[in-house]
Amino acid sequence: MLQQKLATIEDVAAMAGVSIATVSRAINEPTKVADATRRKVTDAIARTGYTTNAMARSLRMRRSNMILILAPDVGDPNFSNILVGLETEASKRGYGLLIGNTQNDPSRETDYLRFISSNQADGLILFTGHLPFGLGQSLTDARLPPMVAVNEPVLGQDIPFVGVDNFEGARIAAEHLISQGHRRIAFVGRAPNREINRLREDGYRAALGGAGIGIDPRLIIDGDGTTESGRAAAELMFVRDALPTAFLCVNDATAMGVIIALNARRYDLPRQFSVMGFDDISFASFITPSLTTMKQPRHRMGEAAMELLLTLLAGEKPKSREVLLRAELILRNSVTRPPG
Amino acid sequence: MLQQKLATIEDVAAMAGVSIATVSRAINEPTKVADATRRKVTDAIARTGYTTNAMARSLRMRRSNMILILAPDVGDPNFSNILVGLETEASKRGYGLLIGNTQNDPSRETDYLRFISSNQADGLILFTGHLPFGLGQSLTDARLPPMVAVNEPVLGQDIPFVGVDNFEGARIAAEHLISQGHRRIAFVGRAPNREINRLREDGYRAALGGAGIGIDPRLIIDGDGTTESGRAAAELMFVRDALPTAFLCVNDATAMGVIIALNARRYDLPRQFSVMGFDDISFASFITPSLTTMKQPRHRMGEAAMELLLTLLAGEKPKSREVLLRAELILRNSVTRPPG
DNA sequence: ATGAACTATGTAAAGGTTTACAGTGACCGA
DNA sequence: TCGGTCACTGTAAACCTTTACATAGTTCAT
Repeated sequence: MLQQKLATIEDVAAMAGVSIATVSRAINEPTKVADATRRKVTDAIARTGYTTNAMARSLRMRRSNMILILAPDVGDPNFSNILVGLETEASKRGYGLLIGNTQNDPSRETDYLRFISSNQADGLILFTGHLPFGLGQSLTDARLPPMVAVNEPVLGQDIPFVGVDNFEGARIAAEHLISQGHRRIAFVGRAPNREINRLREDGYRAALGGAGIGIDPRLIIDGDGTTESGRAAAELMFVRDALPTAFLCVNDATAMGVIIALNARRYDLPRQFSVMGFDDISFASFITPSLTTMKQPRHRMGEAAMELLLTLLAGEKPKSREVLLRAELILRNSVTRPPG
Repeated sequence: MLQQKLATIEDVAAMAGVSIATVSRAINEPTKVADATRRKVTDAIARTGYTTNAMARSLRMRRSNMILILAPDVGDPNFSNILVGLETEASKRGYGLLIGNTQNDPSRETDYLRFISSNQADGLILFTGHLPFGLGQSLTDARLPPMVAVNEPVLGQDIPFVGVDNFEGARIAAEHLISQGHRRIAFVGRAPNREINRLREDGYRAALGGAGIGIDPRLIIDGDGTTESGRAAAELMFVRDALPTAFLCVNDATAMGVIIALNARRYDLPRQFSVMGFDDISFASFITPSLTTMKQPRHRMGEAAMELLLTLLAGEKPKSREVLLRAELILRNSVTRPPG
C-alpha cells in the first residue's frame, strides 16, 4: 500500500520547460501567463496527471479550506439534514467538511479543537448550543476562531447564528389551533433552560395572549423533547384532570408520544383531541393521524450557516450576524375543530 | 480575522534551550529523550501554547490521518447512524472524518476524489455501492486507494466490505413468519439489480424452500424501497386478488407503506395481516402496529468498517476482507398468527 | 588504556507549494 | 537615443515539520 510517488509541480515545470512559479501561476492566476505558456503547462499537467498537494498548499497559505462541524449527534436526523445543506454550500465554494461527533462529551469537544488550533480547519460550525469545552473560559479574552452557531444559539456570547424563528413558528402554530376554535391549548415540552424550548413556549404564550386567552399553568407541562416525555406528559394531564382540547408540542417527537398515549387510551384522533408538533421530521406524515406541524427549512439553514461562515472567513462584513428563517405550517390530519 | 501567529516548534525549542529535533522527539517518541530534557520541553510547550501544525506534519509524513466518507445522502438515517460508528472508531485512533455527500452525482464523486489524490485523505469509506466515478475505469490498472465499502458491496470488484448479512437476516425474518404459521408470505421490494434487495429476496426464498413452501411469483412484488413503493405494492396485491397472510418487506420504509395502505383499507392489524420490515429505523416502534423487524447493528458496522480500513492503512493483513454482521430479530406487534 | 556499544542531542535536508522581488525584452513616446 | 512602462518569467525564501546522519559523552568489557 505504499504511496507511489506522485507528480509534483517540478515535474510539470520540467516537462513544460518553465519554472515552477510559472506553473503555479498558470494554475492559480491564468491571466498572468502568456497563452502559449499556459497551453504548455496545461498540457504537461495532463500528461503527468499532476494534482496540487493540498498539504503543501495549506502549509504555505496558512489555510486548509476545511470547516469543522461540531455536533452532539450526527445520527440525529434533525442534524443530519442541516449537514446536507452545509455540505452543499461548502462544496460549491471549494470547502471540505470535517465532522466531529461530540456526544456532548466535553473531552471530545476539546479534542476536536485541535483541528482548529493545528490549522487543519479554518472555521467552525457549532450545533451544540455552547462553546466547545476548552474555548469557554480560556479564550474569552483571546481570539475566538471564526464560527457560526446553527440550529441552537450560544447563550451569553455574541456568536453569529443561523436558525429557525422558534418564537414566530410557535406563535403561528398556536394561532392555527386558535383559528380552529381551540381555547384550551396545552403546551408540552417546557424547559426554561433550553433556549429553543423557551422561545417556543414564549410564542405559544404570545399567541394566546394576542387572542385574549388566559394562560392556565396546569396546561404547561415540562418535557425534554423525547417521545417518552410526550407520552408521560399526556398521562400527567389525565391524572391532573385538567384536559385541553389541543396539544401544542415542543417538537414532533414529543407530539408522537402524546399521540401514542392518546391512541392507547382509545381516543379517536383528531376528533377528540388535536395535536400539533414542530420540526416536520421525516415520519411525521406516517403516524396516524398524520401530524400537522411546523416545518424547519433545514437544508436552507445549513446553506445559510455555511454562507455566513465563509463570509466571515473571507474577512467580509456579513449583512447580519443573525439569520432567522421562517418555519412553514404543514397542514395534515392531527388538527381539527374541537369537539362539541 | 487575521491569524495571529502561532507558536512553532522553534519557539518551543528556544524556550526549552534545545534543538527542534529534540522537541519533535519529546512529543512523538518520549522514551528517546532524557527525563530532564523532556520536562523542559513539556514545560515550554505549556507556556507557549504550542500545538503542532498538522499541515506541516502531513506534508512531511505524507499522510493526513483523515478518512474520506463518500455517501449518497448523509441525511438518510440509515447512513448517519453508521457514520456515528465510523466516527467513534476513527477518533479513538486519532483519525478525522471528511464527509462527501455525493447525491449520486458522478461529477460530485469525481470532485471528492481530489481529497485522495491531493493527499488530504489517506483512505476511503464507500457507502455508494459503486466505485466513485473517475476511479471506475481509469484506475482499474493503476493502484486503487485504500478503501472499504460499507452497507452495500461494490459489485464486480474485490473491494473489502463490511455490512449486514442480508441473506441470513431475511431468512431469519421469513422463518419467524413461518414459525407463526404463515404459508402465504409476500415479498415486497424485489429489485434484482440492487444487491441488497436481491440478497434479501434470496433469503426469503431460502426460508420458504427450507420449509417446503412453494414460491408463488404473484406474491413477489417489485419495489424501490420507498414508503410509496410499499403502499403501491399492497394496492397491487388487492388488484391482483392474490393475497398473502403476511408481508415480508425489503425494508422498514416499505413496510410502513404497506401498513399505511392496509390501515387505509380499514383492516385490523395484525389480526388480518402480519407485516415485517428490515432495518429497525428509529420510528419502527412508533407506527401502529409497532413494527416487527430485523435490526441492523449500524453503529457496530461503522466501527468495524473503520477498523478494517485502518488495518489496511497500516499495511497489515486483516483477518478477513469481508465482515458480515448478523441482523437481530426485534419482536413487536405487527406480526401474529394468521387468521382462521 | 582502548575500543565498542549505547544514549542523548544536534545539524541539515526534504516534503511541495506560493509569492515577493528581481530580471528581461518589447514597445512607445519624446 | 533614451527612459519609462508593460507583460511575462525566473530565483529564492518561507511555511513547519520529521528524521537520517553525525557528534559527543558515558559505560563497560577486555
